[in-house]
Amino acid sequence: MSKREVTLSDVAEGAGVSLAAASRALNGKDGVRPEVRKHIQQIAHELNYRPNRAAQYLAGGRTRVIGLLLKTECLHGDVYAASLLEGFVNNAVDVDQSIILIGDSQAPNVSVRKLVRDGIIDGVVISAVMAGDRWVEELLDADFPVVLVGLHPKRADVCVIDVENTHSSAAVVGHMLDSGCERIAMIAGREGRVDVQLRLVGYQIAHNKRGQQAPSNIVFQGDLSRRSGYELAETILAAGVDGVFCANDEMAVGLHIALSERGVRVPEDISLAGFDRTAALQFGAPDLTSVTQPFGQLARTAMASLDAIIDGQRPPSATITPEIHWGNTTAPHVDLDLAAAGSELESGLTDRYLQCELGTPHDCSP
Amino acid sequence: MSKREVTLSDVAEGAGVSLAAASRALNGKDGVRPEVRKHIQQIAHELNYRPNRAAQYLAGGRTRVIGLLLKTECLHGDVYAASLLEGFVNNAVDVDQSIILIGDSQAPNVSVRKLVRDGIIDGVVISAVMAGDRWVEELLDADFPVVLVGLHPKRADVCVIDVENTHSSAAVVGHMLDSGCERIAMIAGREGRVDVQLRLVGYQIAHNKRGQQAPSNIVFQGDLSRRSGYELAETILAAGVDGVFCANDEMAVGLHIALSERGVRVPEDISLAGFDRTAALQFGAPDLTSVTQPFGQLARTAMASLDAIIDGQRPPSATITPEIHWGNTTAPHVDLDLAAAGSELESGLTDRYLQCELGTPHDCSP
DNA sequence: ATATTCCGTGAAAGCGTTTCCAAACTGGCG
DNA sequence: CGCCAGTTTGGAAACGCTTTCACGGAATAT
Repeated sequence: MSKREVTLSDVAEGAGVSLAAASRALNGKDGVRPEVRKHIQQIAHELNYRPNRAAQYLAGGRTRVIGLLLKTECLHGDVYAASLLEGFVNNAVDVDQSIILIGDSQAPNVSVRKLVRDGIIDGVVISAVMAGDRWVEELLDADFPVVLVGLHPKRADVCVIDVENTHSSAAVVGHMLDSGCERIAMIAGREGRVDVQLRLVGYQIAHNKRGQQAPSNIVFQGDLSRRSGYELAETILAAGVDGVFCANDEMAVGLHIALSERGVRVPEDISLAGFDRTAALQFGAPDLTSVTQPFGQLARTAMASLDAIIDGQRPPSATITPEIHWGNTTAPHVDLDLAAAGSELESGLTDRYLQCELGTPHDCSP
Repeated sequence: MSKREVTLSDVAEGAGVSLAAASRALNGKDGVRPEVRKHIQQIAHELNYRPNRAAQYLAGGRTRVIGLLLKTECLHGDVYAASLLEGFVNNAVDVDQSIILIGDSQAPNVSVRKLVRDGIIDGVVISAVMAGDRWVEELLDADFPVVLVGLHPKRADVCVIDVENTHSSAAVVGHMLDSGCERIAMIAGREGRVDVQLRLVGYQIAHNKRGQQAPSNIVFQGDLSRRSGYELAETILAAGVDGVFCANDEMAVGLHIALSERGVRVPEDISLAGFDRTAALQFGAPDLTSVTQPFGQLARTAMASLDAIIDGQRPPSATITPEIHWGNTTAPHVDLDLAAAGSELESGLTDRYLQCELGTPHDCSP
């Protein structure tokens, strides 16, 4: 930070070795005696040497900067996006990464390409809030390192990091059923978001596991926004349900607002559950029963996978098993073992649902 | 994005000129005939050439990446931080900048230095949510380009971009007084945040301009969080006030929640106003009367100033005059001309207040 | 003893730019 | 027609790093 940065040759000179040796020593490459390496590291430390990323990159390395692509409009209001972002920023330091935020705003698509062309980022993480997967296609076609968080693409060769949607949703809905709900509505998410659609599959599985036909006429289509939950209140109340499972917390909160405006009590009159556990982050929001998105873990896993991809490997997609937070918006619960609940389900059943979840939710009869 | 990037020598070769000429032509330096320049640009465009930022930087230029420093915990829940961030991300593309997000989380202070040492960022924007100004000091001492948004440092040689706090607050409070409020409380922000303290000065000025002594016993200390607004409700109601001006929207929303839980109506029983206009971004929040933070403009100005600083100039601090949104939480208003209102105030008066606002709010009697 | 490996080492070639400098032009003027 | 000032031009060095490659010396094998 002083006038003149400490450079590698300063270190080399200080240690009385050549540039090459210094580079090798500091990068853990072999071809340098342990004692010499030790000495070089010592000098580097004394001099407070930091490699220049730009130079490293230019010499064929990486910048250790990755892009995080999300809809800018999601940054405020959408607590999910902000929390995900927080997960990345919080964990980036540990893995020595820097995060460049890329919005989709003004110049749709142009900024990613620009950054990629600029050569400043090594790879990009695409968040599920980026509904369209044009970016995915383009970046993958260009063979650029990409990891998806939540967003399930049409192509199979992409690394996707996501929370387990199906079984955890089934566990929540199952609990609602077990504790007395007889008619549970669902506010599903946007079509086209496979991850969110899986939560509907979970809703259906929970019913089926209990020998019930999952109702399809009380599955409503939201758009994941708080407003859409709010606006569905009338319809849902008219349907005479005693429980609602929302595909995310935002909609659940919106619905909760609408319900209290109408004097409907939660959970006495109606049970309410959500997904993401983002409501918990907002003071004044209800203590929702909700599947907890482990944002930190998601971010760490995504960065690790992206790191591997940049290294030329092909890490597998990962599914992270979430905790379920049992809030005060559903009837008191008996503790469920989520893992056990999951293993009970024949995977064949899940697959059958997975096939249909790409159609409209309402067609999903088993 | 293809296997091999288009490089400057490709362009030079394609245009039949030397590297030097190509570089000059593309960078608008003179020393190249207009027609040749035109031709080179043409070729560059055809080849879809993008300069490599890392190389540009290494050759003595810039990366056009700047850091945005904020408390990571502020990202969720604190709509102000998210909106500011959004302002930057939205406008970065236009000025060909990239934004690296720097949290203060794990390694306080280490990540900024790291980035700076890495040579990957040209400068940093420090947001007001970074309460401590240790970063400012360190970065400035190291002669690193820094711009502050909202955060007023102790040293005078720093470029600060902020919204006009004092007079706009005075306008809001003045309107409340003019429309019948006789006893207006204020929830002030954290001590140490000069920008927020100026809103208290505005509160006082509004009273003084009307020949009243600004009450000091109903100025309460919040911490800018929604919770702190919520928790002050009891105290404020006990004080028998008919209006409350909050130093930010978060506290106003918290207070609003508490008030409605107690059946106190806004604005019938009590007038309520805030600052930032971030509540407007959240569905279900009250339509607060609030001074609007022009996040986009703030971001653009900050980036422009930082750009100048990186170029070695010394741009002045800037104060942006905000609009005031008259919501439904205060009594109907007569339109005020904010500019006129501001110019009415003798600057001597402001100065007098400015001197004391660095002490505790309660000492500020005129 | 010499011949063969092996390993540690440093010189040097890049990576894609910018920029300095000298060379090669152009034109205008004597 | 020749000379100088002024403008265009391209060669080459520099930025900080990684990496290849050839060299030398030590250790092993013959």
